[in-house]
Amino acid sequence: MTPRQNRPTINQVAAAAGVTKSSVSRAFTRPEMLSEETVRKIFAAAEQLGYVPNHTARALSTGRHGNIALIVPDVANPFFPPLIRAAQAEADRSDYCVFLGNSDENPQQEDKLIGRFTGQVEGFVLVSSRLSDEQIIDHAARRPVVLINRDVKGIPRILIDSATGVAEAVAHLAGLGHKKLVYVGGPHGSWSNKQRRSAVRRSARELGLDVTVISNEFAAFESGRKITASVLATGATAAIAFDDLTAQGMLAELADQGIAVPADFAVVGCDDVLGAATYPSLTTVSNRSVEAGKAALNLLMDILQNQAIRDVRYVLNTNLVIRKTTGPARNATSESGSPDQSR
Amino acid sequence: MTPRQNRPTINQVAAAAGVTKSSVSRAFTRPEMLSEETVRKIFAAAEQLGYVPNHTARALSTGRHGNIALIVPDVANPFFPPLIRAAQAEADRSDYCVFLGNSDENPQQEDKLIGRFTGQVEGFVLVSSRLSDEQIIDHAARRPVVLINRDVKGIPRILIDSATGVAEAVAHLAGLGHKKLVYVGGPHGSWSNKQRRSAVRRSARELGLDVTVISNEFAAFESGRKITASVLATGATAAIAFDDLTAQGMLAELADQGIAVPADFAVVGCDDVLGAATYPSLTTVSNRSVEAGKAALNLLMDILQNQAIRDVRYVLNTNLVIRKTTGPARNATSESGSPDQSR
DNA sequence: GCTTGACATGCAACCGGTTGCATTAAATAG
DNA sequence: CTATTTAATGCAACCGGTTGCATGTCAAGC
Repeated sequence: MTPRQNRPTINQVAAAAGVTKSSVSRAFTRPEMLSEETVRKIFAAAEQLGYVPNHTARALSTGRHGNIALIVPDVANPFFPPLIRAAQAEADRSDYCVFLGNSDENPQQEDKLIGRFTGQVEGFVLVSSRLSDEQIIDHAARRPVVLINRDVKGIPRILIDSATGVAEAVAHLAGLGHKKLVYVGGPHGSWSNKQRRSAVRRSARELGLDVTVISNEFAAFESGRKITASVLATGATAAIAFDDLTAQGMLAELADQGIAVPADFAVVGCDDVLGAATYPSLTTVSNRSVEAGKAALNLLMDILQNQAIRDVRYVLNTNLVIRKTTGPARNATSESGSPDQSR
Repeated sequence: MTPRQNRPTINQVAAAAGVTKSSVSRAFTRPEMLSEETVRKIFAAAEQLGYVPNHTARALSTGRHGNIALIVPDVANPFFPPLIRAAQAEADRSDYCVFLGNSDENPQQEDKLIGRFTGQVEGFVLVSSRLSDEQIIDHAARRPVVLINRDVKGIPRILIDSATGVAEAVAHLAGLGHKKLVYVGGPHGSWSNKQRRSAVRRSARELGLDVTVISNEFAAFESGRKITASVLATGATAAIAFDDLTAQGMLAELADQGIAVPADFAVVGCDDVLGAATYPSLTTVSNRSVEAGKAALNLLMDILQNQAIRDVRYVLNTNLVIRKTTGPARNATSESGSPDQSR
């Protein structure tokens, strides 16, 4: 019934090498304690038997599992995979294994996952956590936790500040002669959406641009298509979308309607999840999810080493990535130019 | 130095409940062995102390960890996240935790990951494994392994048969009057690539079409762009690409060169990872990665239960999803039509 | 009323390592 | 040449559970 492997144990190696298991253990963990001769003997025996230390047993006696957990709201959202990949790679460098959890944007699910993982991991990285501050603080009291895109005081966190990039986008559009623009929003509860929306408003005010905000609960290609009519109805010449998927939907709809981008209308995305893979390639705000994932893991490793859990708040600024969906405003030869025919 | 939690142990619960640890253990694993009274006492004590069984200790004595590992070539490739998500969800239903491994398309890395995971997992799901058959068989001898998109005799496997969809694609193009087409390949080691390539060849032969195969090691947007020149150079009027990303890159390049799709050139992708999110929306072969992920996990759970490792080979058929990048061949009014000018 | 079970619980070994302390042998000091 | 240190290894307890077998209890069977 027991699905145990009959892998050789430390005792068998000890017997084969003519030493006790303490020595075998030491040969693998602190070889400098043993004579070179003995270490050699033990390694030879281990090699010959195909011995590999039992991770579980080791974890039991040391309390160190060499695992961490990474929890994201939705693996399938293109924003996360590069982050996951980076975190993975970084964990790998320290010989850590990573558990992946998918919360489905659901706080209860997230809590349940954390419960399942606790006890086999040394620490957590929670990405865009949907838990309450209290829950996060609570978990952080048991195990080291690092947050990404969640700003809870006292918990080490990495924040991607899209406001800087969005501000650049507005300035970029202003420089191209656009006078009136639209911000196409994203999910209601989203911290990023709030951050972006207010960044657009602030910058527009400073630069004397006119902004219309259009709500659009679902950030996705199809909803981007559908919202396009309302966007055009505002008479704006440019739009900044909550994310790249929305922007991409808009591009498709504009193309269908024979509106040339960027000649007739400019579009800016956010998060750069599509790379240059739209046509025309999308001007967007950089995402720094790769750095965020990497930084979160380094921070966690650091905390696991130094015990001293510091209140780190690490902000990654973003910037505008100018590609081909933005250009001079229609009927606006920058400063001078011909009279505006559209009014 | 030991980062151990001072969580209550089974002994403390035992003391508090006035029983031995055996009984506490049984209360949690086989409560029907104990009197209701005792179970109640133990649960009360456990509750009061906040006791949670130690996963590691349990795993050590039972050899059952409640973990499985999922290894993919590249998390960031849009083909995988939905599969990962589905597998996750399925594992979750059985209270299993999943380790995620990213092999970076590298057999050595994959091997290393498997090594790291073995010993803490009960089984593996290897997706599009880049290991040799021998290596896979070797690992499968130690731990249950389920493969996705890899056909190794004797190892339980889930295969997404893109051949059916690709055959439909060729027929579709033939029906539209295309006479000469190109297959733009994918990674060398990829089983899917071989499968698709031979499906294209076979169908084309049956339908009397002319096919050129162009190799293209890296399946990605940029490489799709770059390969386009060679594709056009063949004089073909349609191309089937190894995957959607490649196809998308080709679309962008074609657009840049002023070649209209589908009027001047038809493009078919594979895997349907982009949905309708290209412009024009891409005709492609459906992917069944979600079902594959789910099926693989169910199969693995099954194997873990029934021990009897069966030689399962589960094939998921695909079909063509016709969108807007395919249309009548240039200069080919179906059957009749004007003489072919290009020769 | 004594035997026979069935049921509930305890005992102790075991899973496979790690580690503080004791022991022994060899090296250095006096 | 003996006393003291130092280096290498062994001993045994421990990590926190699980589980086969022994023990004890109480009720039913004869």
